[in-house]
Amino acid sequence: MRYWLMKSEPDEFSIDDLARAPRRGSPWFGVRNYQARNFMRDQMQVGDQVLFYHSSCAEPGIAGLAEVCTAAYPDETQFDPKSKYYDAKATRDNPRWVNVDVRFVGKTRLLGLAELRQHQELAGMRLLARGNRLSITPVDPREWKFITTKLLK
DNA sequence: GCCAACGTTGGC
DNA sequence: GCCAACGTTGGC
Repeated sequence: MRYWLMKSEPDEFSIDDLARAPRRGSPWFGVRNYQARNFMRDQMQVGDQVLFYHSSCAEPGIAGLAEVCTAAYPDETQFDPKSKYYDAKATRDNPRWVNVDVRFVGKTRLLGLAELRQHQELAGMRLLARGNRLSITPVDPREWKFITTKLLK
């Protein structure tokens, strides 16, 4: 089992939106970066645990916990000309983008970026690396444990 | 709105 | 395959 951090703009899809979504989960659609796609396609498994991160907002930070509940499958929005995630080069026979489904586990207090940066234990987090923009990043099990048991308890 | 950092595109 | 130009991300 692996651990991940997944970014979402709360104006688009927040932890509260996930909490209101069906228990079977919601598709994490719209990823259009190959590295992030490959994480979903090649490494994510049902049961993987997720830190749900709010980005591009007034208070960026970890806002809740979620769980991967499907394997990766083609992202429907790539086929929809009306979607902002439409990709003209993707076809049903040869899809380019995938998503997994993610299910709500719980809300947490807002654990902000500045606070995350204060902890030596988290200095290696991909999220905190200079210039990082990846919307999906792996989380080390020790980092997961530190965050969930020490910072969020 | 600014801008650093990074990813993608496309001409050559 | 190089690399300049352009686009996007995302914190501030």
